[in-house]
Amino acid sequence: MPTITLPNGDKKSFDHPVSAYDVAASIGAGLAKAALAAKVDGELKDLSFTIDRDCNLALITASKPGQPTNPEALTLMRHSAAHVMAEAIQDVVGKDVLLAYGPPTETGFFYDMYVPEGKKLSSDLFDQINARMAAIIKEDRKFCRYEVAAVEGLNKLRAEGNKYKMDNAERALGMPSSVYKSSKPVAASSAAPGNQAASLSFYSTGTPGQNWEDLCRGPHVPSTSRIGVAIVTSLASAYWHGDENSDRLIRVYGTAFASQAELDNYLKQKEEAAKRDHRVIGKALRLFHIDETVGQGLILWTPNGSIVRRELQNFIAAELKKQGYTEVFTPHIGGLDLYKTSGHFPYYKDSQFAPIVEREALEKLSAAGCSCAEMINRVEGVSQRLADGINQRTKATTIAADRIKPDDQLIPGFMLKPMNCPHHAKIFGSAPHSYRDMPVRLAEFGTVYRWEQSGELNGMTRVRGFTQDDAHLFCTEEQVPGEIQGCLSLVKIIFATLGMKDYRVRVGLRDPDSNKYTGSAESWDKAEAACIAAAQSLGVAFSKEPGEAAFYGPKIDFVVKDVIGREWQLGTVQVDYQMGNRFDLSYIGADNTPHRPVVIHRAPFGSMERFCGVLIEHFAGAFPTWLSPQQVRVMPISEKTNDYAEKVVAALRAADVRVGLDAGNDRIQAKVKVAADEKIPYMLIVGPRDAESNSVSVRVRGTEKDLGAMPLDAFVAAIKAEIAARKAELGVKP
RNA sequence: GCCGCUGUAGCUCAGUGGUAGAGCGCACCCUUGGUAAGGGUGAGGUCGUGGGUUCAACUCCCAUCAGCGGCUCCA
Repeated sequence: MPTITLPNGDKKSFDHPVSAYDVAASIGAGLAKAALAAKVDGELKDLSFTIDRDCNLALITASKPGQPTNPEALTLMRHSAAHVMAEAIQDVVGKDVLLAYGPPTETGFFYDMYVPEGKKLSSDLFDQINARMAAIIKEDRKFCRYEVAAVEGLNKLRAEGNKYKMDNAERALGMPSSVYKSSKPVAASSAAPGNQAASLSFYSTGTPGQNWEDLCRGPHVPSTSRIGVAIVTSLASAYWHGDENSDRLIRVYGTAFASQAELDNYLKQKEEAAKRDHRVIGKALRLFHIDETVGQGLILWTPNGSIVRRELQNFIAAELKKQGYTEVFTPHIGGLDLYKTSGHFPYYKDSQFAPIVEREALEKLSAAGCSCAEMINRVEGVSQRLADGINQRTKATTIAADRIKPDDQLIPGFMLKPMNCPHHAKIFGSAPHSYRDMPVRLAEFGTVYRWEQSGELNGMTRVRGFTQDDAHLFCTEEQVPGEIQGCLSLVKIIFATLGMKDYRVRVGLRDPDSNKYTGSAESWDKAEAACIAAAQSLGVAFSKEPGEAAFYGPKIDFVVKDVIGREWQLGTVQVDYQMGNRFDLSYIGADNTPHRPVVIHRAPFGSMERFCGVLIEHFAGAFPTWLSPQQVRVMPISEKTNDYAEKVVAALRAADVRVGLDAGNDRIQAKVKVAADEKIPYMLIVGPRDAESNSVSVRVRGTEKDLGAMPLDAFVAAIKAEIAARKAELGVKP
C-alpha cells in the first residue's frame, strides 16, 4: 500500500506496488510521455522502477518548453548514449571489442574499451559509427533492466571473457579484484562487507537475450529515442584504472543533447572557444613564440606580447608602491646549499632542472674515473655541517643520514631557481631588523624554472620557465591578518581592472587529523581565521578546503574561469611559519629579544606567462586600450593624405600613444579589414575632408563604421585619459 | 613520462615512389579609391631531424625532436 509524496506535497496512495511510470501516468498522460526517470527518496531510478513502499517521488523530464535541458536528464541521456555508442562501435569494429567503463561527464560521456590486435578504431570510422548510433536511436529500443544473483552474473561475465566487466562487477560486489593487478591496496570502503550488493544488474538495449546488453548500474532513459541526438567526438588513450602499468585502453568520447539545435549550439560554442585559444591568437597577433631550439615550455616574448606584459607589470608595480612594498632583484641561479637549506633540493628534484655543476670539479672527478651515478651522488649529497645546522634548527630529521657526505666528496654547484623565496630570505637576513621596521615587503618579478612533464606543457599556461609577480612579506605574528587582507585587496583591484568577474577563492586549511604541520596550533588558528575572514570580505564565492594547506601554513588560491569554462589557478597567498626557522631569520622585538618573522608568499597573477595566456583568451586578443600593443592605427584614404596622416601619428606619438600608420596603396576597405583582424582599438581614417578641418574619423573596434569626425586634439586628450585610467572598455566617442 | 594524431613557403593547408602546389602575407607595378580584401607581376621550400629500403623517398620502414588531444580512484 505505498503512499507516494510528490515534490509539491501532494500524496498519492496505491493499493498495490506501482512503477514510477504508472505514477506519472496517474498524474497525466503528458507527464508520462515526458518523463525520463524518477527520483525515489532522492535516488535516481529507472521509470520502470517498482515502488512498493511509502516514498518521496520526483519525476525527471528533459525540460520545460523553452528552457535548457535539465542537467540530471542530460546526464541520464548521455549515460544511455554511451551504451548506444558502445553497441555501434561493436557493430562497426567488431564484437571482440571489450568494454571497460563508460560514464557520463560534464560535457558528454566516454567509454573506455579494449580493441584487440589487428582491429582498428580510428576517427575515419566516426561517420559510420555516428550513422549506426542514429539508427539505433531511431529504432527506439527499450532500455531493459534485469538483475541476476551475484554468482550467476559473475559466471555470465566470465563466460563472455571480459575481464574489465568482471572487475567492475567484483568491485560493485565489494569483492577484492581477481583480475586487476594493482600495486595500490583495495580501498577499505569498497572491500567493506556492508557495501555488498547481493545481485548484479544488466541493461539490454531491447529484449534481454536478443539485443545488445551491458553490465550497468543504471539508471537509463526508457528507450533509445529519448536520448535525442548523440555523436562520437574524439579518441584518446587511457589506462585501465588510470594505472600506466596496466592495460592500455582506447577512450572514445561522445556527447548527446536533447535536440539537434542544442548539439549544433554546443559544436558552435566549441568552435568559438577554439578561436579564443591563446596559442592561436598568440601566433596570429604575434604575442609570443615558442621555439623548439630554445626548448619546450620556454616562452619568447615577442615585441607585441612584451608590451602587454610590461603594461601589466607597470600596473601592479604602481599598486605595490601604494601598499609599501620595496623592489628587489635577484639572479636566476643560486648555490646548491641555498636550496638544501630551503628544502627545495634534493627533495623536489624531480620537478627541477638538473644542477649546474662547475666544470673544473666535474673534470677532476672524471679524471679520477668517477662514474656518472657517483657524480650525481656527489652533487646531491649534503655536508655534515649543513645537515646538522638544518636538523637542529628545524628540530627534525630534515636531512636524512643517507644524504650526508664528507665535505671533500661534495661537488659545488648551482641550481636554476625553482622559487624566489630563498633569495628573498637571504636579503631579509642580510641586515638586522627591528619590530619597528616590520613588515618588510620584498617584491620582484622573479623568473623561476621548473621541470614540468613534457605532456603537461601547454602554450603559455603550463611552462618550464616563468616569471612570478612574487613578493615575500616578513611580518610579526600580529601583522599576519592585516597583511593577508592587503594581499587580497590587491588581487581584487587587479581582477576588477581587467573585468575578470568569474573567479572564486579556495582557502586551504590544515587537516585536523594530521600532525605534519609546523608552527603552533594557536598561530595556525589565528592564520586560518585571518585567511577565512579575508576571503569572506572579498565578496566572491569561496570554499574551505581542509587538508589543502601547505605543511608550513594555510593558503588562499584564486581560481578564474575562462570563456571555455576551464578553471585556471592563478594567484596565491600563502602563510609560512617554516621559512624563518630554515633560514634562521629574526627581528628584535619590543622586549629586546629576537623573534621569528612569519613569511607571507604571494603572487596575485601567479605567473606573467599563465596570466597573459588567460588574458588573451579572456579578451579573445581584443585587449583594452591600455594593454593593446598598438592602440591606434592611422589610415589615410589615399596617398594624397599621407602627409596629414604623418602629422596625426606624430601628435599621438608625442602623447605617448602606441600608434601605427598604414600608408600603403591599398583601398580603405582593405586597411580597415587588416586593422580589424589585428584587433586595434581605434582606427583613425583620414582623408582630404579630415585634413582640411584638422580632425580624424574615428572607428572604434567592434563597430561597423566610423562614429564621425572629431578634432585631432580632442581625440588625443580622450585616448590619453582612457589609457591613464586603465579603462577596461573602449570609451573614446566623437 | 605514457598513448594516439600531426609536422610541406612567414601563416593556413592541398599533394604524389619519378625535378613541389594553392590562398593569405611579402616585394614591385598599375590603380588614388571614404569604412571588413581593386588588378597584375615576382621572390620565397634540404617537405621537422637522423638513419634505412629502393635505380629513384617529401611519399614506405625505423629512430628522434616538437606540436596537438588525452591519461586514477567504485559498472
